[in-house]
Amino acid sequence: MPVNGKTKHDVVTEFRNAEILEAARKVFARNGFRGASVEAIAQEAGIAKGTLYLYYSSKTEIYWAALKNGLVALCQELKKQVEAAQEVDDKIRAYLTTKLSYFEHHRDFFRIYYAEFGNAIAHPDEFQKDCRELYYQQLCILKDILAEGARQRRTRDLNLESIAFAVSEVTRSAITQRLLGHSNTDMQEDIEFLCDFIWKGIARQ
Amino acid sequence: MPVNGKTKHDVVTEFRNAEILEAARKVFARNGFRGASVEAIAQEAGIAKGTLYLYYSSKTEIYWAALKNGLVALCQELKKQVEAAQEVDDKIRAYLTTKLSYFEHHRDFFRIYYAEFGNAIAHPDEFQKDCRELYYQQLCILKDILAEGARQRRTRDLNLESIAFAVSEVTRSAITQRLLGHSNTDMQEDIEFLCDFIWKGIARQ
Amino acid sequence: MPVNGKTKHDVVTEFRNAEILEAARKVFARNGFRGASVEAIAQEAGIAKGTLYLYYSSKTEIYWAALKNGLVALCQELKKQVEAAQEVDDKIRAYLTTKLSYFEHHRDFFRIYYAEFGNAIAHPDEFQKDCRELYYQQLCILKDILAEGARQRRTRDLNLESIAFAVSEVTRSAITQRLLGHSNTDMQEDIEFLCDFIWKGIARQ
Amino acid sequence: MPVNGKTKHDVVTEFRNAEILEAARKVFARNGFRGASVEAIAQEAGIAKGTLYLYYSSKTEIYWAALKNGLVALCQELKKQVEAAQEVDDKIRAYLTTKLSYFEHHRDFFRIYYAEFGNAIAHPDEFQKDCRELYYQQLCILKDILAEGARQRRTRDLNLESIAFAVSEVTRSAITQRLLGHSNTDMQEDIEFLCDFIWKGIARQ
DNA sequence: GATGAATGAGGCTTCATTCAT
DNA sequence: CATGAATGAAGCCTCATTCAT
Repeated sequence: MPVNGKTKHDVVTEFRNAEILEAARKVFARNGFRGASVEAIAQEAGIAKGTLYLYYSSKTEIYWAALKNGLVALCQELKKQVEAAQEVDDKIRAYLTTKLSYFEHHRDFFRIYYAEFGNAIAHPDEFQKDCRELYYQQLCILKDILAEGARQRRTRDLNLESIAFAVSEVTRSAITQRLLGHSNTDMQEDIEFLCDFIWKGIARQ
Repeated sequence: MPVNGKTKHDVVTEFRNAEILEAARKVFARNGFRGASVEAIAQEAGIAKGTLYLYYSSKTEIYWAALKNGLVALCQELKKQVEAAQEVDDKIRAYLTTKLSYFEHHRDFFRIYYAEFGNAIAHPDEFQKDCRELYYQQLCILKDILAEGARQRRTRDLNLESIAFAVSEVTRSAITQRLLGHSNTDMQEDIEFLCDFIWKGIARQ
Repeated sequence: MPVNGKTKHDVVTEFRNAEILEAARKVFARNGFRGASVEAIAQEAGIAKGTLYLYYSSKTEIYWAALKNGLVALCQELKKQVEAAQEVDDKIRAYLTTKLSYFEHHRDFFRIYYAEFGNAIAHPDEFQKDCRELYYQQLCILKDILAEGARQRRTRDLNLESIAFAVSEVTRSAITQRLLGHSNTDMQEDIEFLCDFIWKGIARQ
Repeated sequence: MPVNGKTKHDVVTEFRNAEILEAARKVFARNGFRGASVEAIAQEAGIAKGTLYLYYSSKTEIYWAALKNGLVALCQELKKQVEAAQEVDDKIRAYLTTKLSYFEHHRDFFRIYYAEFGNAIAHPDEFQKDCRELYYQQLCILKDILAEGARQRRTRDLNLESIAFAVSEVTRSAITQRLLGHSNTDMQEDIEFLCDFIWKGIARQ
């Protein structure tokens, strides 16, 4: 008997799915796509190798699902937090805080996210498309903030695309530095540094 | 009979070596370390698989040689160009210009350089060490410029390490954008944008 | 449900194992360790190459397992038959009969056994140890017989070690001759010849 | 200008040849046929890999030449020493002494000689034939001694073939034991032990 | 559904042989 | 004659995927 539109079976499947993707991210993060073995993912997920193939039809599919799944969650969180902030500078701070915090708690996801969008390897387009879209969605959140800043004449007249990308990457650089352990600073401190650097870079005056 | 300290054999070897590393970068860039096959590298270099092993003793060694070789060239070029500039802001511009230009002409190298220093996967230390060192060398060029700016009281009082890293990454973001084809702008334009963004971010006042 | 302490799975595994070792002995006997290919062993065993690696982790391991497995069986048989005989000369006859008969039925094993303990090539010690031990075990059975003969003052006062080794080798020479087809004589005849030759060589008077 | 039927060229070639075969025996002894690399033989001989192919057309040919060459020398020495002895028992002692001594000084040759005639691997017949013949030649020296003993009614009436083979193998076992270092006894001692053991085994009375 | 034994294609590396110098 | 760089076939091993239980 379905509850909330979900049968018991659906729930089990969904849970199993989440476990698999989490395991997948851990293993892909450790070794990259080629270096990760299906066996390792199965073990990490606590199931048999064959069982994986009941949920996903190939290693590649697992990979993209793990990536997409993490991206969706990130986007949702970003939207929620950014919308909650009022002023443009607060929105930027919210964006930065959310991202740093999310990746701090999902380090494995960061690794594959990072590797993927840096590599721009030619992947089968069907898969890639969804992910690319989600990546842009996330970039657009930033673009929208900047656009609002421009409308309010609080920021200089700059190429939104470039700025959004640059901000996105500076953010990533901070996360990288944190995850590599190069920076032992407090996260709040890092956020303030970034906000300052970015705001100085784009603010009118 | 040696000429210039090099026999004909040395010259051939050196040339062959350069060809191999170039081919390796191309293939590694396309597929990552694990995804690249020695066969593919050999084919790309126009030699037989076995011949590769006369020059390098393993796939891993080829990889690190390709990376190191590119890094050394980049560092040399950066030093030369930065030293040629007089003022701090010109030095920053020289740094940016050199990097963008170098990677524009060595796209394959950019891919592996990027993948390597982002991944933080544990590699055998013997190899890694040389490369890490070269990476820091390159970062230090930037740090030195910023330090000079601080001495001249032209830049704000900031954490040099963080700033250098952030600038390095913003630069990289611009290159990524260019190489992914997201930005069809003129390189000069990109450089000006970056200079402006960075300078605003760090300048006193 | 386990029967006799063995599940069905255990039985299958054991059987598969025996098949592999038998195949391995055949191929190693034909070509020596280096000349034998894993592919050939797999084919001989009627399984795929990869399957071998589910049972043994390397070609080397297969080799030692095949050798050890045969040695263990030989030792057991020798002990059993020698113990069953009463007098010293009967024990020697039992020893000879068992060995000739065993190798007659396991010709492939003879080849690798022979090659191994003749070669004295330095092998990785971990593996070698077990096998060396078994070899000496088998030699000791003979030494014990001779020691008993000496106690009963039926044999001359000779260096047990040397005699045991010599007897062991004469036995081997007979087997070799038989297996090479140089001798088409009846096995019983060979045994009597050996017994006579050996007894004359060691008996008091 | 030819001297002794040999030009200078012949002499050089012959010398080079002997060096190669000596090197080959060393390397084959260390690693067996498959394990020996042509490169290693060349290095051991102090010449380039390609040069080997001016003297022998393949690795296999080198192998058989090295074996044959050693066998010929052994046979010659055996014949000479055995003929010099007068009585049957002295001839046997001469046979044993020569063999132990020869192998003591040509350990590498012993290894491959031993491996070859133990293995009875199916080799291309053209090569094998010569060597087989030489092996029998050496065995026949022993058979002839035994036949003489039988004629003089000093030995029992035994199957010459079997006895010759057994004696040959016991001899080999002693050499093996010496080369493996299992026996630190004086060679003279070993010889006496063998003579005694063999003579007791075959003598009338 | 779940399992994991079996498969075999594919990857890295070695090495006998050739050939241009 | 002598060399050793180049070749590519062949070997060991891994691992994504399938399928009988």
